[in-house]
Amino acid sequence: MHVDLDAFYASVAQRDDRRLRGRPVAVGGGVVLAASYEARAFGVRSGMAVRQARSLCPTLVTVPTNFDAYLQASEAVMELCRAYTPSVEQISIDEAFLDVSAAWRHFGAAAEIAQRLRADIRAGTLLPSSVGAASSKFLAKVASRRAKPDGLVAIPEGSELEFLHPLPVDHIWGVGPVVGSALASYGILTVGDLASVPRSTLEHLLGVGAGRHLHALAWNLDPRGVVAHRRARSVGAQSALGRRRRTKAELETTLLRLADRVGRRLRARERTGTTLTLRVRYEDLTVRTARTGLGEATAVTSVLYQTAARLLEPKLDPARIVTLLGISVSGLTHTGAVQPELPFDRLDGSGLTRPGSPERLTRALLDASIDSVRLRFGREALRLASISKDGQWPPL
DNA sequence: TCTGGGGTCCTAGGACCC
DNA sequence: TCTGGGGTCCTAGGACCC
Repeated sequence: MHVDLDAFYASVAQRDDRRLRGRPVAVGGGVVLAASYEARAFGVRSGMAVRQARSLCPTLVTVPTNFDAYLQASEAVMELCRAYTPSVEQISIDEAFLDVSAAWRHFGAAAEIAQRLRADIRAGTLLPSSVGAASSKFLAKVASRRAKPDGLVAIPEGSELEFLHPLPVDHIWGVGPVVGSALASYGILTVGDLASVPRSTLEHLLGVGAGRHLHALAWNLDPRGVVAHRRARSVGAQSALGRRRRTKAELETTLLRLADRVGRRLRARERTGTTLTLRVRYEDLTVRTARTGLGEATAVTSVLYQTAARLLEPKLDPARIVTLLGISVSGLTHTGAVQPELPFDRLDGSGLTRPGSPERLTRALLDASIDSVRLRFGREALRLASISKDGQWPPL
């Protein structure tokens, strides 16, 4: 089964504020992250600029994100799923695959389980969900999309292709604008069209990997099983910068903030990474990436920052305005022994950060064997500093 | 229509090794 | 000195998903 929450962020907003119910709602600032079905009726879609969404739907209500609420709802839903099977593979904040092939003895056929689960989710979180049930992951995902909103589609065994082949090709996971229009240019519009093209031809048109993959899916050949505990393969953070020209120092400040976020998340998961990727987007939306090894697997903020800063220099085209900066760490390994690092904000409340006592702060840090700290002045300016053995601060 | 932040997977070329 | 055939790893870019 594929379980998918409907218009997730928008549904949470409507749940938590009854004045929003029945009204067109968009969650997000500059960009629509989620649109309620009332808003979708006006053509509002996620990914759309809020300004454009407003022009389509003048009565649109926009609300800011509330990630804590989403996370809480998500965890509650996943827990409800696990009541039916331990084999729950969460693939995003609002979706999961469930292998219920062993659960029917207790709970009945997939369609019955799906209906019960939807009712559980509604009762437990007050959120609408849709469920697709089928003989493969791929088809279950297609079915849940068909079930939206607030519905259930179960594909009986044996009738898979009957369901699948009339659908437009872009219903296949992995067929986006580029591949979709490439296929359209060959007259391949439906999944059935795709299925009728010989595999070798498809491999020729799209490349061996993609051709083989799509051909298999068109025939509902998807042997992937549900993997309950999938490990993340990378951890990243990025920040949009708007259209203003930034100085190099401003960009480096942003990099440090990103490195801090990524490092902290890595350490929280007790993981380290071996490769760092820097991503720079320019005004014309072209993206440049630079990648480099980190030497040894690390989760240390200062190492991530310095590596990213080194990559930034040659990637920087002074003639163009940078509109986004991002870093991500891959090659993740799970190590119990992640080098500890004390996030500065954890010092809040410890008395160490009281103004006017730099000596005491230094002493306390050295006593705690902390020899390197980050300092934040106001909101943005972050600096890395190492304290020398004799307790001297470098000039800041 | 030009917009966020988080991801996954694939491909191609080059360096390098035996 | 030039050239085969096999492979791995690294980096850059891109499509796609929510």
